[in-house]
Amino acid sequence: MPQKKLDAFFDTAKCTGSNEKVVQVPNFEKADLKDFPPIAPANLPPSYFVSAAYDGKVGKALIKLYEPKSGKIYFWYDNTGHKPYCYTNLSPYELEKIDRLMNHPGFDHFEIEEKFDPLTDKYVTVTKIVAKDPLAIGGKPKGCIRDIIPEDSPKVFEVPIDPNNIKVWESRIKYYQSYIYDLGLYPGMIYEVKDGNLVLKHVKEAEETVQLILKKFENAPPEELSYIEQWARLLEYPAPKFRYIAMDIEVYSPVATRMPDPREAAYPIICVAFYSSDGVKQVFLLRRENVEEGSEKLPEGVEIKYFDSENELIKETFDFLWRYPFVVTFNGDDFDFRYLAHRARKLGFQKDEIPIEVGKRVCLLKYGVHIDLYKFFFNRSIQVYAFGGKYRDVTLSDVGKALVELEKIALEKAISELTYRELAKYCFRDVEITYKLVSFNDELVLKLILVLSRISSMPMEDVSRQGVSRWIRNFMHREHRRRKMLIPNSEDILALKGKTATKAIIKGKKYKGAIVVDPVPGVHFNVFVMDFPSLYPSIIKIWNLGYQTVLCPHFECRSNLIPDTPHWVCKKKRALESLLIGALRDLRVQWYKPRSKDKTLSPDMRNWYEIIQGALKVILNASYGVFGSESFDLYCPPVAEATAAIGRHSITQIINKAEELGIKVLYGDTDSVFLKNPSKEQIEELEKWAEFNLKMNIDLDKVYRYVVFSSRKKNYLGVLADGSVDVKGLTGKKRHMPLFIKKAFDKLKDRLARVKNPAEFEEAKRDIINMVRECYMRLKRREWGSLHELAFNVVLGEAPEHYTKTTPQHVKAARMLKERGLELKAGDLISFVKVMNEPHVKPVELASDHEIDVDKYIAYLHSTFDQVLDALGLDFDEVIGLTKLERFM
DNA sequence: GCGGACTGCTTACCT
DNA sequence: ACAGGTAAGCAGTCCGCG
Repeated sequence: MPQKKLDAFFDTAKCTGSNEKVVQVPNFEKADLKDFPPIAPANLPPSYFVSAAYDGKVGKALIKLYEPKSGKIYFWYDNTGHKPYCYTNLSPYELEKIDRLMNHPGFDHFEIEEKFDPLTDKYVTVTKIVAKDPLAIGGKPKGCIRDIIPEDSPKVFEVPIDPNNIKVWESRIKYYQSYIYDLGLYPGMIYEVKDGNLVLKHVKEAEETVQLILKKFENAPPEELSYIEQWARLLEYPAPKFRYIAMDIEVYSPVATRMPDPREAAYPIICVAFYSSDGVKQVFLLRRENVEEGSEKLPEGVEIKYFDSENELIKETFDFLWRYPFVVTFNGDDFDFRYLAHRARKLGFQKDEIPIEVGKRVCLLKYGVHIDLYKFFFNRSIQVYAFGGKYRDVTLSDVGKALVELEKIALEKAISELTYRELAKYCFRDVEITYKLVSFNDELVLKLILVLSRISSMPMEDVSRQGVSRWIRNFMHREHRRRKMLIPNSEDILALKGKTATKAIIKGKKYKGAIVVDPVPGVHFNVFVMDFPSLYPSIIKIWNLGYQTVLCPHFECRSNLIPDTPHWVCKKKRALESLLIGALRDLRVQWYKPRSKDKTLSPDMRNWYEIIQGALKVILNASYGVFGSESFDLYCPPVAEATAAIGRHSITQIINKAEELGIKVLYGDTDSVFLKNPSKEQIEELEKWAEFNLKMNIDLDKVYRYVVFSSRKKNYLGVLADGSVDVKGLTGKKRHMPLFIKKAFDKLKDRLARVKNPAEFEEAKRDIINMVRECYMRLKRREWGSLHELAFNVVLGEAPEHYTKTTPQHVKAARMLKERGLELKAGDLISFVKVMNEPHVKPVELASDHEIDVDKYIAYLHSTFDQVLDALGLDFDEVIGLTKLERFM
């Protein structure tokens, strides 16, 4: 949906990107607790479903609606009498004998229900145990209904029942999720309240686009089409203009290197900064003794307010948190919000004066939605697939630098020693980065979260904090409920479908994965890379893979074997995974990807489509892996194994066919093949063959002017037509390598980029020889500028004391730092250099030039360059001018 | 007591 | 808390060596 149309629909502020700000007069009225909760009026204009919760005080599900015109949140409480429940295969007659159940204060009543059991492919009659509140089903570890049933039933019946046959289903689903599924609600979508009822808003333009999409897919079977329609509607509906505020706090600490513990909240909050989408740029400072004003200049428009009392400072901070529909922090769950809440309690605030709901791992807001960017950017799938690995460390500074070109202010003093203005400037910069991480690229982050919320049927808070396996689980759950299917227990899937049958190449892995073809070493010109777009999701769709269909119970299907495995797949019924993931894949490949690149569309519209296709990419990339992950609720190893096996089958077939057509295959990995100088006809032939025989498309991904292969897999350098260079897996680009070597490697890369044809290679080779020599001589002459140029940068996988099997070098360095009182934990980056004396490593900070072990660095230079030099027919030792004899010595 | 062959551990990368 | 496959370097172990 184009932004223009969105604005017309909502008549909201113009939304053209982060540079053009719509400045409104901030609304500084004090939050009034009497207005809480903000119950939706009987008729509420179009609003976005942004969050859901269970309100224990009222005993009802609660939906938070964001009304973009007023920029306010409204609460809508359930008016259907929906209650929490779980299922069991025991009859009410049997259940009535369980005293602890019947006497449970939360027990309400039984209902009999027909459900479809996907594991047995049969309809079953189950008892729905309805409770008065969600805690009764699965609250405390002891004494809740889901535990009472398996614990007590064997004791209760005269005829003993096999405890393995006592089943409880769906008792671990969060109540508000259950509510969302049962009422057919779609988080992230637009609703109105009409006469007190929650009604989905119909947006004409979006519906028209949905029809357009359906037309594009008119040849798909009806079953697939209905899923395409469902997804398309969720994805085409517009996004609002968000009203949000970013917040950051600083706390006094007597020990400079130590972060104050948010649970103790022992020290005063000395600074709080805000930055909002409607023009607030505010810093609160606490007056303290012996602190100087300072003369630092703050960015324009920043207002500073001093407080003599911490209580007042916190109260005004809370005023913001009671008023904004979206509050953004960086690590607010574990620090800012937790500290604020505990500190406020300590200073005498009443619970209902505090706008924060403190949980075990999260801190939510009573009024609006708290987005903790740290959690969101930490998500590996988001990091890798949504942001293309642009940031590496999940710190405010690194993410800020990579995405919005803003870094934290480096401090030379401890926080507690800063002047007021230094502190204000520092804190404001943090909040500015936090704000911009949300505002950049037309509020991409919030829109991405909104889209993911729609796909997964999860509140925005949850979707921004949880991993991709939860997102996939939840849309699967939604579909089970919609189709009145029993959601199977993980252990039942595993027991029935069993483990895997293939042997992994890597020790300790569960099954065999993808194929990597040995590359043909050397330099190859005019290389075509062809691949299967979204290979694994395609396989899941085409081969009808899912936990129900792989190793299904039907005898007739047993002949429908999956290549290279003993598994078979169902011929009678479509798997949910196949339909849901298949539809998402088709939409991404055939609609969203092309649309995001379509120059005839407005930039706003392309941007929106880019966000959607990015969200789909994240989900699709994980959609196969989750089935092989024990933490996934529908864990089913044979499904993952079958997917990988068919992948191997597909690439092998393509390679065979290519060779049959007389095309030289240079390399291949998982879903791609590198073809040497193929003709147009050969390519067309191959495409047609794949389409007809594998029922899969194979696409031309890119054409390299030339590629350099060594004999190593997952290692190559390719130069594209425009002179840009792809470097894959080569040591010279790995992040732990010293800058000195990386720079040398980059020069090599730049030189190679300029080579256009085989003739130009000779000249390039001479230049490369000189480059390598020069680099070698600089090391020999010990000319490297700063020691940091020589530092290896390796991440600690665990806390330094946690390594028991071996002590890798970076751990040795880390321990040396630890002895000097530095706190180090998993995830920290250790910078160390190689030195002459035992133990041959030293943290950069502790090392000096003269102790550097130059030969070690030359060895690294050697191995780094070898990966490319081999292929060029050059030899490192000869290049640096060593004779064969010298080398021997 | 020492060096070489070997395995295992660890990190970073590819798809 | 998505998967498996590959490269590289180092730590640690075992064995032979009269």
